[in-house]
Amino acid sequence: MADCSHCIIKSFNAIKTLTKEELQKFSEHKTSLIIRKGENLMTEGNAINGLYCIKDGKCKLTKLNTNGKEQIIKFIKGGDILGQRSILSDEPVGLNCTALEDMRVCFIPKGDILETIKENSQFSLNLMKNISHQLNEANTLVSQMAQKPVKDRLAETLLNLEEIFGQDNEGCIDVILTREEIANTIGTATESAIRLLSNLKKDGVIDLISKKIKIINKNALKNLSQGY
Amino acid sequence: MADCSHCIIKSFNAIKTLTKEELQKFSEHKTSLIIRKGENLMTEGNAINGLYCIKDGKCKLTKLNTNGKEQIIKFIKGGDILGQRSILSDEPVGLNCTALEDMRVCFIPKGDILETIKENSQFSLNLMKNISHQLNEANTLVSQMAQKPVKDRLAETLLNLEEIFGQDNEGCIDVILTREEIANTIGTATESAIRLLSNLKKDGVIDLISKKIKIINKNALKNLSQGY
DNA sequence: AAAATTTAATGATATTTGTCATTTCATTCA
DNA sequence: TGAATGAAATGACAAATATCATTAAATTTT
Repeated sequence: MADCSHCIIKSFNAIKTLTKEELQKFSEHKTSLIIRKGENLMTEGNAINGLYCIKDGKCKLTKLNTNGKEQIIKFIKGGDILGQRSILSDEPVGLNCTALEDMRVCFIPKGDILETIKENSQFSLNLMKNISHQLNEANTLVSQMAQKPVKDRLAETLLNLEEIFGQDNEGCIDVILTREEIANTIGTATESAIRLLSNLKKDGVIDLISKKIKIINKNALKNLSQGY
Repeated sequence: MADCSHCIIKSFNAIKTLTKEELQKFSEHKTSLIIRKGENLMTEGNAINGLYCIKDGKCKLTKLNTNGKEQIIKFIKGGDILGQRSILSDEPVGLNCTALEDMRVCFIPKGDILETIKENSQFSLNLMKNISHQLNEANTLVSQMAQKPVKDRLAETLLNLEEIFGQDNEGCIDVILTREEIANTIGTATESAIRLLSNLKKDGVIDLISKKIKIINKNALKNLSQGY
C-alpha cells in the first residue's frame, strides 16, 4: 500500500503541515477505496469515523430538503479532504457526498486524526483555518441564494464550476452535470435552468456542446452574476 | 476590572474548558466596551485582532450583497462569542455585527487566544467544534434559502427567533426588529414580508402587538416551515 | 402638542419563477 | 439496429414574488 508521505494530496490542505513520521502513521491504518459514479461516499445523518482524502475524481455535496428536493452545496475534486467537520464537531455527517465519476479515495481513521490534532498544534490550526474558510464561503452562499435572482445565480455557478474543474481540451468546463444538477445547485426548477442556459447560448455568452458547457464571454457572466 | 474567571460567559462555548489560570491571563489584557444600538462591533472586510465575548445585548450578523442589499445571516445574544472564525482563518471579518440594542462586550486580544490554542488542545478542539457546528448550520441555511418559498422561510425564521431570544413577559418574541430586518433575514422584499405577516395574523397563527410578534400557534408555524 | 420623519400596511400591476404537458433528442440495452 | 428509456428543450399557463404608488400608523423632533 502506498505511503501517505508520498501522496500528492499532502501538498494541499492541513495535511501539508504534517511531519513525515505523522504521515507514515497515517499510512499504517489507512484504507483505499473506489467509489463508482453515482455511489455515496458519505450519507447525511450517518456517523463517520475518519477522514477521506480524495485522490481522484469529482463529487457533489448535497443536502436533502424537507420538501424532498436535493440542494447541491459544493463540488469537490481530487486533492480535497472530506469529513473534517463531522469528525471535529463529533456530529453526524451533514451532507451527502455522491460521486459524479469514479473516485479513488483514502480513508484515515478518526483516532489517528484526533491524536495528531492533540500533538501537532499547527495541524490543528490549519484544520481550523480550513473549516473557518468554508464557513465564510457558506455565509456568502446564503446571502447569494437569498437575494440574487436565478439568472444571477446561474451565471455565478457557471463561473464557479469553471474555477473548480477547469477546462477540457475543447475549452469546455471539465465536468458533466445533468440540467437537474445545475438546477439543484442554483436552487431552481430544472426547466428554469434549461431555459436560462438556452438564453445564454442564444446571447452568445456560453455554448452548449452535447452535455458540456463552454464559457465564451466570461465578462458577460461576471456582470450577470452581479445583476447587470 | 472584573476577573474573566468569574464571568458567566465562561459557562458556554469553548471558554468553559479553560483553567482558572488561563482565564486570569485573559483578564489581564482584556478590555470592556459598550456598543450602542445601531453601532457596529465588527465590519465586513476589516481585520480583527481579538475575540469578542458578548456579556449583554442583542445583535445581527449581516452581509452586504453586491446588489447593495443587506442579508441577515444570524442573530447573536449575550453569552455568545464573536470573531473566532476570522482569528482562526487569519482572514478579514466576513460579516458585519450591528447592535440591535445596547451591548456590553469584552475584547480579548488575538495573541492570548492563539497562545491558549497552542497550549490547551481541549480548548482548541472545542473552538473547532463550535465552528464546525456553525458550518453545518450555514449549509442547512443555504439549502433552505435556495429551495423553500418565502412563506416557509418566514415561518422558520419566527420559530428561530423565539428559540434564540425567548419570550418577554407578554409571551412575545423578545426582540424588536423592523419589518425590513425580517425581510432581510428571509431574503425577500419588505412589502412581501409585511403581507405574509399580516396573513399569519389574519389566520390566527401569530399576533402583532406594536413592533413585537407573538407566536400563537407554534404547530401551524412548524407545518408552514415545512411546506404544509 | 404639532410638525416632520420614519415605518408599516395595502392596492395595483409587472416580473420572475414554477408547473404541467408535449416534443425532440440522446443513450442504453436487448 | 431499433425499441425503450431517460434527459433536454419548449410552449402554455399558473403561482409566487417584486415593484411602485399611496395611505395609515407610529415615532421622533421641534
